[in-house]
Amino acid sequence: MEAPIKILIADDEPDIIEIISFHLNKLGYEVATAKDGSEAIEKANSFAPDCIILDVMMPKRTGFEVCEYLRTQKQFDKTLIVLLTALNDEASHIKGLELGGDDFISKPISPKVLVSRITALFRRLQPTESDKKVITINDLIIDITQYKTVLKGVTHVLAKKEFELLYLLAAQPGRVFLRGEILSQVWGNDVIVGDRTIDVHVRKIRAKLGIDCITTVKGVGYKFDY
Amino acid sequence: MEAPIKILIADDEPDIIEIISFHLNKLGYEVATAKDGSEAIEKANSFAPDCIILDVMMPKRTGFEVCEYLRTQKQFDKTLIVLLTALNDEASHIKGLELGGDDFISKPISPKVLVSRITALFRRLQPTESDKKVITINDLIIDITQYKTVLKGVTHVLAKKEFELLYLLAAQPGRVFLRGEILSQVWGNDVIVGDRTIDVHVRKIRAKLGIDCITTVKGVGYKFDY
DNA sequence: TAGTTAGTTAACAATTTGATAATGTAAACA
DNA sequence: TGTTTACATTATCAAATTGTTAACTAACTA
Repeated sequence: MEAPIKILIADDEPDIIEIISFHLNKLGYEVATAKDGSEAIEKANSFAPDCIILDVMMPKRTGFEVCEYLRTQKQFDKTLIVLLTALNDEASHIKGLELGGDDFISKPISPKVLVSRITALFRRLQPTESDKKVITINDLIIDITQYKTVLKGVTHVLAKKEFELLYLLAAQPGRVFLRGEILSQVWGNDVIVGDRTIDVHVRKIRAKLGIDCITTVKGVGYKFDY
Repeated sequence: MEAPIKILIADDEPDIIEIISFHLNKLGYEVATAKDGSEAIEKANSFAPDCIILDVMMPKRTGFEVCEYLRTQKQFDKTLIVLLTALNDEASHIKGLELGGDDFISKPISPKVLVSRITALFRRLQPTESDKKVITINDLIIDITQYKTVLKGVTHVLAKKEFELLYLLAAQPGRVFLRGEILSQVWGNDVIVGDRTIDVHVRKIRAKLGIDCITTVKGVGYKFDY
């Protein structure tokens, strides 16, 4: 189990803090809070968050000032900074970009928007497997530029569909792909194939690689698990 | 002072265009924009950018269509193409790779991610300039200055197209070249040749050299493998 | 136990490539 | 100018591979 992602929220309105904290906590993030700009900087140093949500309008120091300061500090180089701005405040928007903000959320806060934006930010920051052309998992290498798979140093040649299926699943190990998802991603939406087609390809992959890296989730779909 | 690197951004959302333009401008890139696929192709021709950022979902023509088209044009041979996709759209990812995309960035855009990816792409592009004139792989020498190949000390004379095809593949051993790629690189964009043309040339190369240095990847293309 | 879902296997269909010969084409040459 | 020659392309068919289906079996679930 990895350490939870830490998020610092700085806003002078307790209601906002409470709403945001509640939702982020629910998602499993570790949350700290600050009620003004100065406290935000203190907490940023002591708490070492992965992401800082800053209200633009705060006492002591504005969100902009905090953002600008943090960006001068090496240790906050890779910290995500999200600014909370008033609706349609285009000037703040541009200023925030100049100061190094990563994203903006307009007030009033919609929990749904907030959560999806934060989640997206983190997922995007770790383009681990899904953005690479070569997937490496333990002693298995799946290289789409060469259309080949190497397991324990041995190359296994998969047919096109087999390869695409494996590549899809292995791009997000552990994630379950519904049969429908697999069909639309590998076969496309306008191709209609029978129920057993996916099974057969999965079987061929298992046979060729000689390992059981694809797990069946009955009634749901398949996932890569190795 | 060198000419600034030119980047074309095509997206139907003005906000996205603005954010990306802003950050790339700040880094000193020269930026042009297009609001749909058709305009993207127009601007690509008139602006001659070094890098094109394409939203996958655009009116008139999708990013895929634009990418596919550009890759058939010789003048966009070395143009970087970055596709903007919805989050976790693995199918688009694979499709984009097949169509010749160089990188992917998931929406919503994080300026930091964008900038670092673009920078990385250009950095990666630099050593490509060191185009070697002579390729040497084991006991096979492919010399484009003399249009000849020497295998185990024995010179084999290949015809022009044969040589160009071999040279293309051997320049990146292991990498699979799609038939479409081969056609546009060796034959050019405005030449239309039949389905069997590539095969026949491959066959002649294999026959003349007497070794099986070109591997068929069924349904995909060919790769040099020796 | 009945009903549903996945695995297995083999047969068949579809697709893709290989091989060969024939044709087209353009430069080189007499 | 006509002929030769080498190369590029196409046409055709054979061969191999790959993809899909069907029918049956095994496993799981209610």
